[in-house]
Amino acid sequence: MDTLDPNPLSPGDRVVVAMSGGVDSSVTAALLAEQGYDVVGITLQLYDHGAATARKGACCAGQDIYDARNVADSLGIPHYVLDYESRFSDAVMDDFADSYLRGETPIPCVRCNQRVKFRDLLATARDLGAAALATGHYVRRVDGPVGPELHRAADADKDQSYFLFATTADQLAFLRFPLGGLTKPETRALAERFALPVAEKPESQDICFVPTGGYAAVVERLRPGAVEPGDIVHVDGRVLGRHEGVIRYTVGQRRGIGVGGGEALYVVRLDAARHQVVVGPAEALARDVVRVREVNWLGPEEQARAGVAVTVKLRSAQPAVPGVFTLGADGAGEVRLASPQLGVAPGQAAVCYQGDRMLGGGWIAETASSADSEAATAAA
RNA sequence: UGGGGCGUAGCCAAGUGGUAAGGCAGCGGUUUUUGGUACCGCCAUGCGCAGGUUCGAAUCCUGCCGCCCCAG
Repeated sequence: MDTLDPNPLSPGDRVVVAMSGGVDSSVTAALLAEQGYDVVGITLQLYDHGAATARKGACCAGQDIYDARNVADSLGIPHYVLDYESRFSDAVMDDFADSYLRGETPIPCVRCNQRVKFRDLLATARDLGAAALATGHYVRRVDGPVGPELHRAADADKDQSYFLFATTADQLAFLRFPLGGLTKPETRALAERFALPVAEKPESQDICFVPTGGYAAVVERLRPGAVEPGDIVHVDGRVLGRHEGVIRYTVGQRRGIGVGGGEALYVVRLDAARHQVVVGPAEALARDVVRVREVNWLGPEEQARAGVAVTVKLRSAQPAVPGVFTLGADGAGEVRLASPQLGVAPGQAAVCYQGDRMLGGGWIAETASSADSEAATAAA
């Protein structure tokens, strides 16, 4: 098969595997070792190894580091633990806290991939003389006419391409995702076959550095005194109640508003400056214009500048919906959705696809409704 | 203290003799490498209080309490 892969691998090449201590990255390492690569396992220590150590379903601290070490030992590969606490704190946790304080809803997992795993860890892998960095993400790296493309995983239920939207072409060239063609049950079966000590380990979920009990406490710890209570205000202007901080809410949220009696209310907007949580009926959430920033685009740039028909994922666990993406200046972009969507939250990602190919995306900066702007124009 | 109306879960509310709908809120769960959504489950031995009638009362009767409205 003719490939324009700028970075083809040959057996014997050194490959660094980012090992979190979970099943997926463990199987990744096992597969590559079996295929004859010179596998080096690296586990990042990302946050405190005290309180969170025993927590199930976390990664990158405490028990998970030992798990990764055990897997590496069982595979007979070298394994290093790198202390990335400081850069993780700066690049992910600070961003997480500040984003919430701005009234946004961050995705720390994307920041971690973007700013830690695919930047610092990738650089470290290069320093170690590796030909590639492999992770256990469920995405496919597919050779295209002008280089590697990022595609959705074969297992649609496990697809993680949304979380990798910020992966650059350079990074992608160096990356490998051996699990992209597998289903989760197949991965589990491989873990059994390799007799990995983590074969029965449960899925990780939630934010890794947030202990059971809630992310709000983490924000308050990181930014003492910054969280202020305020009013819960209806879009029609009525003040309905009080809240303990905008950081506890996200656009589209229904539960936890604590205001009953009438119709179901959702968080429509967060006004960080006024410390207001603005709520309204589901209809008030409809948005068909999504403006993004910090766009990463892997597809043809000219096409994006002209406006390209895509499907867009506005949340990780919801299907992509049709729209047109237009790349603007300074990393800005705009998505025009074919039909309005509910609960599009600033701080989340808008990720564009054509079929299974992930073309790129950006961070949602603001949203609008074309119906409203037309009404405003008409009124003006 | 003349007339009228109303009092059912935290809120709204159906139910006018047959053994307490529904919605909102809340709680729990499922789903999910973010947050949220969605979905599922739970949520009044009791209908302002006290008596009475009846086989049976939130529903009928009496009294009391509390609100509201009109008129004074």
